[in-house]
Amino acid sequence: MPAAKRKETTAHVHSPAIEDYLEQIHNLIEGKGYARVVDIAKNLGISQASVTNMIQRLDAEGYVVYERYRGVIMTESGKKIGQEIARRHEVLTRLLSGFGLDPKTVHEDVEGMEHHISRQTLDVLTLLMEELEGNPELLKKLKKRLKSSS
Amino acid sequence: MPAAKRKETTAHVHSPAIEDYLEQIHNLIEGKGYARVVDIAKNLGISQASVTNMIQRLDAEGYVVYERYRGVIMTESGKKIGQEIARRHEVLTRLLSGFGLDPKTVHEDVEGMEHHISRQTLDVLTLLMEELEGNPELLKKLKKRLKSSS
DNA sequence: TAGCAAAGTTAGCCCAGCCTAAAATGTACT
DNA sequence: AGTACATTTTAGGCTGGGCTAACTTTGCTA
Repeated sequence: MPAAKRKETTAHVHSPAIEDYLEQIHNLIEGKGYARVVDIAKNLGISQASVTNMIQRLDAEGYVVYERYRGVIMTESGKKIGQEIARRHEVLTRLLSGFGLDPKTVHEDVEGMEHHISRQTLDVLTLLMEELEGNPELLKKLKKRLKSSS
Repeated sequence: MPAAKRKETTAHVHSPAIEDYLEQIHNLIEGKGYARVVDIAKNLGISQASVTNMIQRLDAEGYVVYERYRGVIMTESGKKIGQEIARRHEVLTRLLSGFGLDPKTVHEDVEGMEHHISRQTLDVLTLLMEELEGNPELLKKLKKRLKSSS
């Protein structure tokens, strides 16, 4: 078995770390029009040096275009991933927040889970989110049950 | 900031890798009464050498008791974690499987997500699972909507 | 009971991703 | 233009968790 359990299907696979960076860069560009190393570092809670390092890899792998001391811009493939992760983030957050969970806990869980969700699972979660947002009766019933079990 | 964003609350935190091992050891012991290195390695898709290595760490950190060339047994703290992860695994699996997702996809997603779920989130997911299992009407409605969106 | 296959272990290695310290570059103000 | 401060980059290092190859131990069976 060359390289433990081949990824036979999807070709390009990227690590959670790469997804985190692309998500963050995407968010910053959406929000302020540009993404600086210092902000990426702050948002991810890591050092600026680490960010510079990874940005060079992201460039080498074609996710961003990077020029020394200037900013980064995202390529199409980078944007695609960044948006995808941001979408998962939003769906998970809305689903869990609907139940009134502590925002910090929601955030931590979402950060962890968002890298491990296939399209199919995302569809299911989206569906649940929509149903609960559109069906206050049901949500209320479940929240009550939730409270009584804690 | 010593060690990037302190874990101020929960003291003992263990890595996803450790959780995987403990879950697997727990499952094997439940199923066949003992856990051999070769089986753990097979189930996790990694080499036996890596397993031996990690088992020594698990012993050092008090999750299992290990004796050279003999098996491992789990300590209370190890059992606790193993059971906890197995529980998360089961809840996630039942929830997603209920929607008829491809079992392989379910398994992959669950393997990834199960390490990032707080107690609160687990409670929510459990609730959803129970509601859907006990409310076939609702499940049916959602599955239909799911199909039409794919 | 001797030998052999299977299981377990050790040694040495590698890579992803993080870190700190120090150097380089950019920017803003006088 | 010069200088101070912020930002970015480089260099060097560390740890977790994996690998292969070579060895040891166990346990079954002839």
